[in-house]
Amino acid sequence: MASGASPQKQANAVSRRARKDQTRANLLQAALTLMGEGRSFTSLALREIAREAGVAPTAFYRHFRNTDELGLALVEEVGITLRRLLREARKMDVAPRDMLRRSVSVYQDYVKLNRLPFVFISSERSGGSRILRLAIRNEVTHFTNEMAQDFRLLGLYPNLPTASLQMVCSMIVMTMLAAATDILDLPPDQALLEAEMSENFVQQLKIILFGATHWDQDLAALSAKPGRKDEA
Amino acid sequence: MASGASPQKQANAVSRRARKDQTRANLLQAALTLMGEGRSFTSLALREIAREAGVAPTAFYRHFRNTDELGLALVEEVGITLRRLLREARKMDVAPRDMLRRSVSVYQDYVKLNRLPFVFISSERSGGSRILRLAIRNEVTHFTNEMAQDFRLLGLYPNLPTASLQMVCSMIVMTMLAAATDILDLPPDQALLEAEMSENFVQQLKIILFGATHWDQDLAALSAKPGRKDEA
DNA sequence: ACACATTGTGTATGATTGTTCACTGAAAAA
DNA sequence: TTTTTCAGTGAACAATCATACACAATGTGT
Repeated sequence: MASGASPQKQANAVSRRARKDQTRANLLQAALTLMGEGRSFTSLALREIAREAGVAPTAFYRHFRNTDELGLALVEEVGITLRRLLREARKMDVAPRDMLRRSVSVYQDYVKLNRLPFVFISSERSGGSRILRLAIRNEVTHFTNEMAQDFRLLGLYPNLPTASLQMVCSMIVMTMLAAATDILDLPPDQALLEAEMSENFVQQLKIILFGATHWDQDLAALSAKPGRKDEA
Repeated sequence: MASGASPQKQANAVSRRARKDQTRANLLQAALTLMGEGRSFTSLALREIAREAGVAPTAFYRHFRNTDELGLALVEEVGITLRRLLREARKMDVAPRDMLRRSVSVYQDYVKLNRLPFVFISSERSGGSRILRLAIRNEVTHFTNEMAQDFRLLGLYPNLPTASLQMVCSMIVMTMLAAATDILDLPPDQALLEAEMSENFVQQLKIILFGATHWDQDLAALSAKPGRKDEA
């Protein structure tokens, strides 16, 4: 019995801490759920979140000082969701036939599977709370940088300068997030609309990647006169 | 005096109707102002808007059934702002040297000059209220279509199929709106940051327009294997 | 085994919310 | 001139809000 000095310091420390973590998770999930029902974060009331989570309003303060702090915790959570997306993308075979279309399909499934986190990202990325907005943009920037790094490691676009690669990736991410809001607003059982949307999504990415491929070609000529191929 | 049967039907009818229109405008402006201070639309309280507008809460009901209706009126107003932007863009000389950069500069000024409407568009385009979100996306779609039509009339990208032209324009608009949120969040007196942002903006547009110019070239090849220029 | 620490509850309070109602005063219509 | 219309007011209502405090219950460390 009295063998170790302080036994079970973390070994069996599941009960109380785990319960606390659970209600904390419930609070976070409750906030996400409410936003999934078409509410903006800044319109969420503390009592409302607590009610949805099934705890007394005052229990909220055991976990967060105020709703803003909960919002930042939510940002961290969606950051994890984004990182997981990248990890799954890395598992994909590099350059099989029709890879772009397949990536788009995987992404669409991922968004639909993680509906609430993407609703949160979409609506609060340009949303009311400045603190939240900047925090989310920070996560998105990290996501973009990791994507650029993956491109480098995969040997894609080896001729592209790093700064340009980052810019290309930021365009891809911008397109992905724009597509996410479309996916989220898509009424279910509208296969035709969804197919149209996917096709648009694919073509947009094609344009961006086309630009990345021919980066050094004659992009500079565009600022002079777009549309006419001849002329000095 | 008693010359016409019903005189002053519209001639001097400024007093009452004009006053009503004024307080209505005050309510709309009040809502925009509050959102400019970092609040989402769904978090705005009716009494709060009325207070900011300098009228009694009950006066609100003389103009709107509820806050949602005011939101839709706001969407109409920002639609006008977008149309005005297009009208000013049409006044620009076609194809002077460095036109793209100049367009970007004009757009930046326009966003800064119409801060509140763009804050509204940015935050509510993917925001909480579904009704508002769809209404704004509708306005943005109109804006995109008009832009595509202008491209046609100007003879830009004559070889591009209409559907593709619309897609390109939607990418341009997407980029513009993403840039708008950057512009709005930019701290003042940060010329360096602003210049970097502009440069990014310009390059993103270059990529899109480059894709539009070489649309028929070999975009299809991308889906096979991006990055390697050789190989079958 | 026992004292402590901590998570969650219940109650209370003052402020603010949306909405109703009867009203006022001045512009418009007669 | 007289009457009507109507934008805006102010008081009242029940509901909800954020937050504070004392308290209960229970796992944890000694």
